[in-house]
Amino acid sequence: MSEKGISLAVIKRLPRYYRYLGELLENDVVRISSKELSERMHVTASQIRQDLNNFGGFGQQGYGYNVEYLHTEIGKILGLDKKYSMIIIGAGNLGQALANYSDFERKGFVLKGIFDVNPVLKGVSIRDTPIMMMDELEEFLKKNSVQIAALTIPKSKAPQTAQRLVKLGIKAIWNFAPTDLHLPEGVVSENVHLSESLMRLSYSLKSKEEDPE
Amino acid sequence: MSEKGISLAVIKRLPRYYRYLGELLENDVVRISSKELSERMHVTASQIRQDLNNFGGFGQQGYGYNVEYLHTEIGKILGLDKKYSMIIIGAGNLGQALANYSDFERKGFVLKGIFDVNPVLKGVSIRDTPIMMMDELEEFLKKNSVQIAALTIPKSKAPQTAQRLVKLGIKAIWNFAPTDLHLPEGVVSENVHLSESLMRLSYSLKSKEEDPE
DNA sequence: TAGATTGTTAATCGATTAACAATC
DNA sequence: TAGATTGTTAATCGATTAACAATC
Repeated sequence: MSEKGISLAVIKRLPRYYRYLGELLENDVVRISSKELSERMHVTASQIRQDLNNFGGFGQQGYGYNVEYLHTEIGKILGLDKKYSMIIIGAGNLGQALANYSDFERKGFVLKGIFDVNPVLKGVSIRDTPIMMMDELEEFLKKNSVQIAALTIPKSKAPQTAQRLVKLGIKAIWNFAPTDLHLPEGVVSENVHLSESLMRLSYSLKSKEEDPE
Repeated sequence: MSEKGISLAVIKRLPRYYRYLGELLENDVVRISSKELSERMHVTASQIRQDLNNFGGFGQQGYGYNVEYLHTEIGKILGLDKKYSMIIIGAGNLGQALANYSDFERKGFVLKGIFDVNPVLKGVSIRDTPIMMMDELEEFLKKNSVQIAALTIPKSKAPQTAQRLVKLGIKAIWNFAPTDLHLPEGVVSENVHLSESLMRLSYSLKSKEEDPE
């Protein structure tokens, strides 16, 4: 299943499809048509069919889509059928918040360790995952195969820490620091820039105030 | 300054421009051309000029853009010249993380209160902002003018809480619950769906593994 | 079979890039 | 003035929507 040249716009929508299908599944909905799903999600049915057909024909004419099957298949496309190991760098509030999301584990992201520089946190555990000191990182990653690192540290330390992680074999960085990381080929990243998100909210709010339609 | 019909794609890029210009400003860079900025940001110069000209001509032929001026102007477009009051609903790790970001205050988002249902947190303060109980919400919002609410509560309680907030006059919801809120006209929202972000990272990682180019 | 709905091609729409005249 | 770089129009590219034949 090698899907090449899928547009970023499509990829960005997949997790949302996955979420809606998961909810349908919880509500014991067995089948759904692109039309019905499009109404729930406020997108066009055409877009749903077009998006899905990038990856294969998951539906059946005259019937629609089997919810459970489609959910599983989108999961596979997103790599949720695999288990990935993850560490969190930075055990502040945000790092601890991530560590407490048991939902990630259910999607195949297994938390292996949390690292921080603050000696007060040494030995503390969050949901059975121990907080270690940053100087233990090299040893830990030599002993444990880890693919993903969540970076929840200050901006000033982010680039050098990212480099250090890449050197130790980390292949994916989930970056919460408000900066763009410059990573070598073969290492992927995804940014969560909260302050940019808040600014977009601010823009929308300001626009509504000025021109409430 | 009523900018109508600006495309969402442009809006999404504005905070990133703002961030880069802020960094240039910190480094005492006085002027920058679209070409130079485009190289730093890995976008086309054409796109930068096109984006900015949606809002007005901020540059000068033969010179480029004055960094400080452009930074200020984009700030105004995003509404960062105004002060907005914010509350946080949900004082878990994520809510506390947001409460600790002093950076938001500097952008004009003033934290007025934090609310939770857990009585253990009653009276606790985070950076001088008190945690109150959810049943105090009505009274608090009658006494205080608040525009923005950050929702860091479980998905199951998000829709009803959003409705409650809207009824109390909240105009913007920064939603961290993994669900889409259905809000009335005039109320805006911005989603931060961490698990969707992680799934996109997973997709990229999986793709790289299968086809490392 | 008839009805429904997909998969897919073609048409439209919008966003990005290129080009260049205007002008500092 | 000459050089640089914007603001803006025109060209290209890509993404979305519409339409419909295929088929369950």
